[in-house]
Amino acid sequence: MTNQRIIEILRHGQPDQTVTIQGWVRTKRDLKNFAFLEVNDGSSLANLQVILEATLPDYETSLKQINNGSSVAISGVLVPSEGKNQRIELKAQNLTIYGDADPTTYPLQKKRHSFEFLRSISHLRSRTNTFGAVMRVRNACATAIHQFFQEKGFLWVHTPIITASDCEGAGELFTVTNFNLDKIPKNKENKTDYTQDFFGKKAYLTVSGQLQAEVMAMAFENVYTFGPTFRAENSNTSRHLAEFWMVEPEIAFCDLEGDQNLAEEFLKYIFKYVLEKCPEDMEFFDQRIDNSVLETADNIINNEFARITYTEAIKLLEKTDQKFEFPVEWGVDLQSEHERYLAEKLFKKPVIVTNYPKEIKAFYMRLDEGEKTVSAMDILAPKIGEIIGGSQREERLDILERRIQELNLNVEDIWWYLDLRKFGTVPHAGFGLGFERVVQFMTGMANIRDVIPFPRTPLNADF
RNA sequence: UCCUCGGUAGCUCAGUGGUAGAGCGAUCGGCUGUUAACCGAUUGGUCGUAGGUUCGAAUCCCACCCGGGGAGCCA
Repeated sequence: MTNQRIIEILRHGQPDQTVTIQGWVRTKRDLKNFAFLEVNDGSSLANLQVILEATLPDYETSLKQINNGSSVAISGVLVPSEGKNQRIELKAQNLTIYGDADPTTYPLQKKRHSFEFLRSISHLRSRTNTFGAVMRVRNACATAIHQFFQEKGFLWVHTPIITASDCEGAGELFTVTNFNLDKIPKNKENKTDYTQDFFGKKAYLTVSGQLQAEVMAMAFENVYTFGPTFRAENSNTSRHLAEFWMVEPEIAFCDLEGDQNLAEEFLKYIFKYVLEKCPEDMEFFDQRIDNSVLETADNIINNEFARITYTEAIKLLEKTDQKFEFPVEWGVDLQSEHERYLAEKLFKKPVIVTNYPKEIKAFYMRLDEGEKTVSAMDILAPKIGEIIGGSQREERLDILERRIQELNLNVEDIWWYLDLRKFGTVPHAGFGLGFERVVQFMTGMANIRDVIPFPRTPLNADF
């Protein structure tokens, strides 16, 4: 007897094979002399249909216990299906019920549920078709990311989750402390005395591993991080989480063009990989969630991304008849509506916008000739907006110091970052990719909270 | 945080001043190699919370809580 995953049985199972499956009952259709079950074990979108005949021992009582949500082990023989919708099915010989699920209280019904409702039962929603598909695609996506970088000889580096520098430059930080918050130590000025805190100074959850990734790139040439990131912004949108996963490659001896090339190759690679590994799930998204999913994937894989400079983007936006709520003018940051116009209407594919005005970008981005712009790049995807943000980094110590001064940043915490420019500095570049945004983009899921198992957003940290 | 829409049965929603409705689900029965099974019956409610107006409030007013969409911030 072999204990198999349902996906293997559906793909390769042959008649007369004896198998045992374990999983959760998705639906039961009971007839007079026998019953159909559909069992799912998370390995695939499709369920395995099981035939329970009335001749089974304890048929009546067992059947009563088996409902949507029950957990079972079933062994039996595979037979060709007499029905239309499946190639093969399992004729049960032995049935174990691990746990029943009271149909009067089990929240998942045999019908379509709204994503809002499913969010309120995050501990059960993975048992639905959509979330099963999302989590399998998410997994394939993560695997593809590692595989891509590993094939290219990138070192996966683990950057800290706790950081003491607040000038990483990306939004609000969560404070990390082990103070008794009802009795916070005060100094002579009656302010919080952080010297008594765990790290002897203010500490935060990281908003980016980039600065540390740069450190590692200055020893290993090509590295990447892939880990959780935290932003304490009070953001309530379909594309923001307080806790999300980010991928940040950092490449030594690389300029902005190399950075763009890598990012584009990277996105193409993971789309291709996921299509290959999760064809049924992707088909499901295309049919049930967003009917442009497969077209989009095809578009990504087979077309070159558009590449324009910020200055060109502004010209294009000024030229169009499209009305914008926010006026366009060289120097302003691109608004969501502008990004969407470029990616969705004008190019209908990802657009890489480069060389933004230095005033609207971070201090570490390399200053271009003429000192008006920096070597930044954003990849704008249809529907999602900014999916990747990157830049060539400023490797020249004097200019970096000048930029830090101009922006009035506190250098004390990142003296080590400046040291990299003192000792064997090299041109280098990198980018950050919001992992959930990629999964969103790939699956067509409208809300980012539905592509992570346990979303953290303002006022929401249950489960 | 701002703008906007919403919160009524387990779920999805209708109900705009006069005793609370439907579909689905669930329960019971029937029937059929079924597959979002089908047919019949039954079951179902502190109308988000707390005030107020009114003879009377799901409905009108105020405050608050929560959710969706959009914006900002960003990945």
